Amino acid sequence: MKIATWNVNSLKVRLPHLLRYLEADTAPDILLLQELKCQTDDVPRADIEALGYHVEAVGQKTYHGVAIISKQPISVVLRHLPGDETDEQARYLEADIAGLRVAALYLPNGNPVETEKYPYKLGWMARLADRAATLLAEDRPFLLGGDYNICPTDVDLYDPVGWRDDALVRPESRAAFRRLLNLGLTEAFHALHPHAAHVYSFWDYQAGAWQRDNGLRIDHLLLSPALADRLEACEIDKEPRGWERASDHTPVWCRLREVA
DNA sequence: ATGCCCGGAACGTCCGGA
Repeated sequence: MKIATWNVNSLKVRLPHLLRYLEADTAPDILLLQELKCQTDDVPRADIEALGYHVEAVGQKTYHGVAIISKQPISVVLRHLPGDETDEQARYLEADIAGLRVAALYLPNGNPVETEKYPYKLGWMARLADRAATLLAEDRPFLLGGDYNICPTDVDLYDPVGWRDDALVRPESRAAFRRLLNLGLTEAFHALHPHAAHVYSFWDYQAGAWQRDNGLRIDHLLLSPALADRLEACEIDKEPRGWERASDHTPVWCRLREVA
């Protein structure tokens, strides 16, 4: 079972890339998408279904939007992260697939930190921790994957000093991410590559960041204990970031051992 | 310095069809 996450930065613009990714013989069984930047009804589901995948999405006009694409049927559990009924941003989709609970999430960026955007980010992370605690208490195998907009440590970005005060790096942001892990979740890439440094999943469009490898590692796959026991591989696939008219993010994937 | 690039929305212009 291969599960991937990819912030496509506009599903409409990136549809050819998505189809190319899904057509490859290395295609994932489950793909979590972020930043659809389109309404739910405008998701090009027929193009995706034609490749043998199921699609579920929660979108909105212009901003955000997440989706789950799967070879096996998807049973949606939640279309919003619980804990704030006034939050209408399309950032969370949780579903059951083949006995597995999976969530696609697009965690708020949080910049600029002196605005209400930063407390919104931290509040969203607290709600995510509450949700993870609930899933852990239910003792079910689950994966929370997506664009976390968090560089967990200083080796996860090219210029820690320059970015010190950024919402992706600040101590409060990292502490909130650690609280999530400390509930008992395993960040897949770090678990299998504990000494990896300067391996990224995002490169800004500006200032030749991709060419200079000035990146950030902000896309993560978090596993429940039962799934962490099944983790056999996790990699960042840099290839799609090099394609023409690429997203600024590239896919991160993991492979889970099949259970007997 | 705070843009650099890119996307969408809105708008403007051009083009093809009627």
